[in-house]
Amino acid sequence: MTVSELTASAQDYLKMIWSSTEWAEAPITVGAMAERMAVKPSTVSDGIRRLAKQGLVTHAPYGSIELTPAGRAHAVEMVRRHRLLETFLVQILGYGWDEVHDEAEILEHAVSDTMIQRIDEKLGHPTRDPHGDPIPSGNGLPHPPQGDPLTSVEPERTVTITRISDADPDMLRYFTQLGLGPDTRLQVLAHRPYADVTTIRVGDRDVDLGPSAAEAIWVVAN
Amino acid sequence: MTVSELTASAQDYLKMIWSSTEWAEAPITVGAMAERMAVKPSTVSDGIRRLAKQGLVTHAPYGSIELTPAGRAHAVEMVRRHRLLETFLVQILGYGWDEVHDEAEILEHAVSDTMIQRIDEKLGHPTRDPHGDPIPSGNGLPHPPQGDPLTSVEPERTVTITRISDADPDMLRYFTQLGLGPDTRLQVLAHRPYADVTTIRVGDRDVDLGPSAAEAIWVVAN
DNA sequence: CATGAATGTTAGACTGGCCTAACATAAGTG
DNA sequence: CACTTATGTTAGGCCAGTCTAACATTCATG
Repeated sequence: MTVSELTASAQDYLKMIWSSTEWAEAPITVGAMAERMAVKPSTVSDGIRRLAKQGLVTHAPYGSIELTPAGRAHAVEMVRRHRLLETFLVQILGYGWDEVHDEAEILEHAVSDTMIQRIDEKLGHPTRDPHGDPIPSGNGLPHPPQGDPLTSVEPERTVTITRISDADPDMLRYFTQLGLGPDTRLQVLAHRPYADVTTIRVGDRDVDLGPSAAEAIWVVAN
Repeated sequence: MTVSELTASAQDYLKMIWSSTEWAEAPITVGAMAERMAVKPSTVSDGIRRLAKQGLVTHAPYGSIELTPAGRAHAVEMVRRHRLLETFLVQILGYGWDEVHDEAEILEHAVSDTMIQRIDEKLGHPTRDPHGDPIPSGNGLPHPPQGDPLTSVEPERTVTITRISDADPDMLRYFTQLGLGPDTRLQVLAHRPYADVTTIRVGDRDVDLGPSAAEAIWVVAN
């Protein structure tokens, strides 16, 4: 079975389950999935049951949700589609990095394997999308995320941004104003715990970031 | 209401009803629609009823099917999407003209108005798709089909191809072999009625075309 | 460790889109 | 012009996906 034969919602569930393990540790819950997909928990519960019946996830009632190897392969393919499409929209159609997420979210269910392949070729087999996220390779090879949230970096360290979550377009526009993007270097000045603020220096400017912003930025030491 | 808010099948029905009037005269029947969409007539009957309820078509039981102005606007927008996408796939992603129909048929339901606009700009506001079909303009201006089927041209006439139906990819590949495409000039040598064959001269080659091929090619005198 | 709060599941209803089978109407022909 | 055949519609069923409301389980805290 190829990923194109799944329903759009099945593709969404699988992608979300997989994505939840890419940057976080804790397994995803029904409630969290429902919130992210803007549906009720009962809907997710139902959907998971259907996926389990197809052998794409394992799930006992009230138990944890895990991808089977088949489910994981489909999930990775969807992530590949999403990130290639985002890259394509930016590089070929001139979209801003803040505009591509929602468009890709729809297109990923509609494009053929052929089209994904041609996009990949046209772009020269890119390895990262406009937000810095790694693009899984076509042959399903393991896929190396790297970096840690900005919130976990010790003060005084200078780091390079590896990825920025694409979930919030407004936040991305704010980051653009600040000159923050993948591969931007910055210095962490301080974490102020009770203010929940992380202060960074980027270029010659000092900026305070709240928790949602600081958690959206992942960095590596350099 | 924008066309994106309709269901995919509603978009398909409207596009098909409109398309049936573009090159033919007779109004489309439920049976013909069912066959072209590969569903049962009862399904089409149902679908038409839903469209009528939304005010997009007028239809009394056993009566003819007509688009309302709103329905027509949506239909034309879908045709525009389809043809822009086909052009895009050929020009930007290197598809062959025989490969684009099915892909566009899916994508047309998924792309946003924004994406269509950017594609249109990227392509320089093209007026014809890879098969020669006119691309309706974004403001819904009337849309001038032109030409007549090759089968209706008098022998000895020299004509120019304006469009070739994109319905059959195999046929398109055959036409490519023959060097036939939009803007190709050819001479009609004869119609042989009981053989149902039209003989044409293209370049320095004489070719016999059966009825399905000859009806797929539309031409103007030059 | 018991109980209440949080979380997850099931039941039942609805929609769109499809089907088959039965029925209704229209069209064409002897 | 009546009757057969072709065409179209309705009825009833199914599936996926959603909802609300009721119920079940787990967890955390007093």
